[in-house]
Amino acid sequence: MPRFDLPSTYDFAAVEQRLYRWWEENGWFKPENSRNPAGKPFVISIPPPNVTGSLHQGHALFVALEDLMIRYHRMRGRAALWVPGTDHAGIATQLQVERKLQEEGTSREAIGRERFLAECWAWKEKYHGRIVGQLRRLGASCDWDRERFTMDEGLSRAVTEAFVRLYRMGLIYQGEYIVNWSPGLQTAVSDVEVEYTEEQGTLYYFKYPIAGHSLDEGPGRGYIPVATTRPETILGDTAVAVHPDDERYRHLIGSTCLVPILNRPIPVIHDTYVDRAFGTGALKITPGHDPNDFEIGRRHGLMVINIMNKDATLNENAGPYAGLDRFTARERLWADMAAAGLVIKEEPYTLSVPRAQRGGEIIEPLVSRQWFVNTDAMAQLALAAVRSGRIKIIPERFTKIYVHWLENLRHWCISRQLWWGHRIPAWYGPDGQVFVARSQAEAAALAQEHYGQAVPLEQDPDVLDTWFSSGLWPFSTLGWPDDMPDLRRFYPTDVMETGYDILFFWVARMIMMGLLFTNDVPFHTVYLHGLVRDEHGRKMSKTFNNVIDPIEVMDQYGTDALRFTLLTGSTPGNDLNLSLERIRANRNFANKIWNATRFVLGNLPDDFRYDAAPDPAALSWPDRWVLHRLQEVIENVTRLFENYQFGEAGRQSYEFLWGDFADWYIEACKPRLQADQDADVVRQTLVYVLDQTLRLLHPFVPFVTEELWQHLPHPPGEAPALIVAAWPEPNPAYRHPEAAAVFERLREVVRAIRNVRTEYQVEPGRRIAAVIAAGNDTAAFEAMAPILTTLARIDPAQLTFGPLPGDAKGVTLVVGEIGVFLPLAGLVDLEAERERLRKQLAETESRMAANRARLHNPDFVAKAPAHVVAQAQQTLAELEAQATRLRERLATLA
RNA sequence: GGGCGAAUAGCUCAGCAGGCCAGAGCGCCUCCCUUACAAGGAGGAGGUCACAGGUUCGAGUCCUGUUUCGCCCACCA
Repeated sequence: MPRFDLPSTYDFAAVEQRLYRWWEENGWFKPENSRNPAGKPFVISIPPPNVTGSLHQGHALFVALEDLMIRYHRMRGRAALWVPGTDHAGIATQLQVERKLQEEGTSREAIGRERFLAECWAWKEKYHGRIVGQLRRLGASCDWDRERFTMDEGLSRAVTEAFVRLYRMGLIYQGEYIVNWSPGLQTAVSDVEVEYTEEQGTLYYFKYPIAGHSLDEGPGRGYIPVATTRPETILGDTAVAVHPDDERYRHLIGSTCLVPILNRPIPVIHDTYVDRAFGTGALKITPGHDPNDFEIGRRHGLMVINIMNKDATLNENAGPYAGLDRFTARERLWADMAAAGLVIKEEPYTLSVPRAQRGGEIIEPLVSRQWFVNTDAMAQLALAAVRSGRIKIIPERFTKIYVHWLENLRHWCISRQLWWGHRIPAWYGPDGQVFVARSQAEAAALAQEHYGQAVPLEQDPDVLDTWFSSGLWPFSTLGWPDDMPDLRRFYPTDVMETGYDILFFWVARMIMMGLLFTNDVPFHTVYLHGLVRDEHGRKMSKTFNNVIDPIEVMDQYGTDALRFTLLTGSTPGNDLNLSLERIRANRNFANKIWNATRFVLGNLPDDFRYDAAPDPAALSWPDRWVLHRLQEVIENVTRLFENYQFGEAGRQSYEFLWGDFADWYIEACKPRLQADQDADVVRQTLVYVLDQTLRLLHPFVPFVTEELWQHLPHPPGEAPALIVAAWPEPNPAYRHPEAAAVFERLREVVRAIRNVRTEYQVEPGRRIAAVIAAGNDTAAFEAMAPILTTLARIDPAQLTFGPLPGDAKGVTLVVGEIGVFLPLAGLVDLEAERERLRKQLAETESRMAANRARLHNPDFVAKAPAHVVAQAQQTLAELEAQATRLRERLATLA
């Protein structure tokens, strides 16, 4: 085995790339090479990153979490499979490519569909390589041989198959409906792609003239007062609605109004949808440009007038305003209405403006022909799966949000007027007849059957919503619709880990599509993480200049530091504030692991052979203590992993490695090794505990742990690498609660002595004398004398065990029933010493009183669990012993 | 308008089996380059766990209400 040849600081840059390549070359990311290849699988489908940009902290977080789960289950012996891949990200990618074309002085329209798609593929090739490289950099242990892309051949086939099946089930239909139109993107978008922002706007009040009357006759006779936030839509009005019970207007129901400027006659109708208290209590109805009005229009059989072109300029239906942009038209029309005496007033008004999730342009609701998925039945399936517990959402509170969304789900608009994406598999005959088919040939055959002869067909120009293909991801990546071995073996997957922000976009749709197409849930657990923000909780953005680039962080502090920070800083479903300070602190943690290992390795003789775990019969107090603590940590960490409380699992491992193993166990080993006192057991325990701890830490900080584990000696037959080594199991033989308690008391005594040394400003190097009255622990403390003298800097020649001297000048420390006397002659002021002891006594007595009160309470004794009562009794006894000692000492000093 | 989350040390946060004196990192104070580590070690200061009630033998933890901040959903022109 290599010995003590490690540099004194951990150089992650020299390790990470080499280890990653080594793991991958050995095939350890593949489920076929797990310790138990035929065993139960554990599967995660990666949330496929877009091929548009580069890595951000959101990616880093999901990789850290998913790799953590994969590595944990791999070590636990599951056939772990993490399926990687990337998403074509329709709109996002198309926008990027268009921007690039614009910079080159050309455009999508100028180069045409074919060339544009070639540009998109070139873009994809470039950015795919980059993003995948970055995922590797994060240590993602995915099976790259199974990598997929949403537009690769197989997945495209899956998309077509899904579309055709849905269509033939009658769940996909084409229709003229009001949709969210993005004039900038020139496409329809679905409801979830619209974001509403509060903005300052204006509420415009005006007069709707009544046919056959004069405006002078006033409200309710000459005109109906109406308020709107979008005056230009007046040009598309096809009715004015009032509430049927509204005394102000009910007599007007059935009469006719005239659209301002255009003078087009429209009816006055009644509908209970109208809120009498809002605005003027009368509502203009524009079925062509408002979703609510569209519904009302349907109820009343109103005409739909479309006044807008696809680029948000007004069309010929807008009369004199045709050709104007929507906002220009708004101003013109309003000015003209003012001139015509139709304007009442303008009021400032806060409105909620619909904007495109991509691009941020104001969405115009307008009527157009689109493809929709009828999600009614699928939503019921998806609801049942979660309600029944077949799918569990973590944290649980998102269940309610999920349920509410599905219960109110409207049909899903899936067609996009883009070029980059899956082309809709629908072809049109010369008369517009539609043929949905898996291929042009199949469509041609259908058409021939329909028309009785071969006819030219034209494919639908639209592509599918990018989330349509994402919805198939967990099974399409495993080979669906074919009956592939991977699909049989690895589906359903286990955990879907992703951000809560795409619960609706993606998770709900995967569940719906999965249940419909595979008759099974796509995964049994949904783990939702939050957003990564800056250290003060602000969103990371270039304008704030607060973006923490994961690549730069990894360059500076290493991958492990970043991963550990993300993992211990996050709790399920909650946002996480990331700070460089914390990453730096965790870089130091990696270094701590490194140096603790250096110490262990440096103390192993060249001929050291590590055959098995240390013999429980040969252990001394510190060994029993550290092994006992290790058992607790193994149990806690494992339990926390199973409960998805990864952050706490990481923190406990950290605390153990640093606070217990390094700070106390290693320090306690030094004098024993130096004195060659049970050195064999010490070495074995050091190696064993370190080995076990590296295993616990590996899912969090895979690189430094693997590197060090390779340097540790192992028994014959051990796994070739930590990544495929076994997860620790608690060993009852190492349970030593009593022995552990003895060492804990020794720690307290050492701390008390160190404390008083600082308080009295004893020079750090000076060895002092001490008398220790250790009661029942005397034998143990005598055995640990070298540890005590080293850690507390006591002169071994001047350490005695026995009763405290009656009247000597010095400091007395009382730790439970243990007393320590330090003859710090010349340093101690007698009065100050009395004061210190009195203060401690007062504190002790007050705690005694609290404990007595509890124990005297019959309800407590009767109802509290036995171990809690026993604990209270023991605490009280210790406090009493402490108080007795304190009083004795005070009496001596009096 | 509905729903959800957060409120704990100067800052950022843990504390999700209700049970010893409430923890961490960073920052701050004192001291130390002791042969694993100064990216370190030792000691220390600092908290009415937002507020008010309630349940319980016992509440930072469970329940109700209030306040402040944040988020999500919703068709009020």
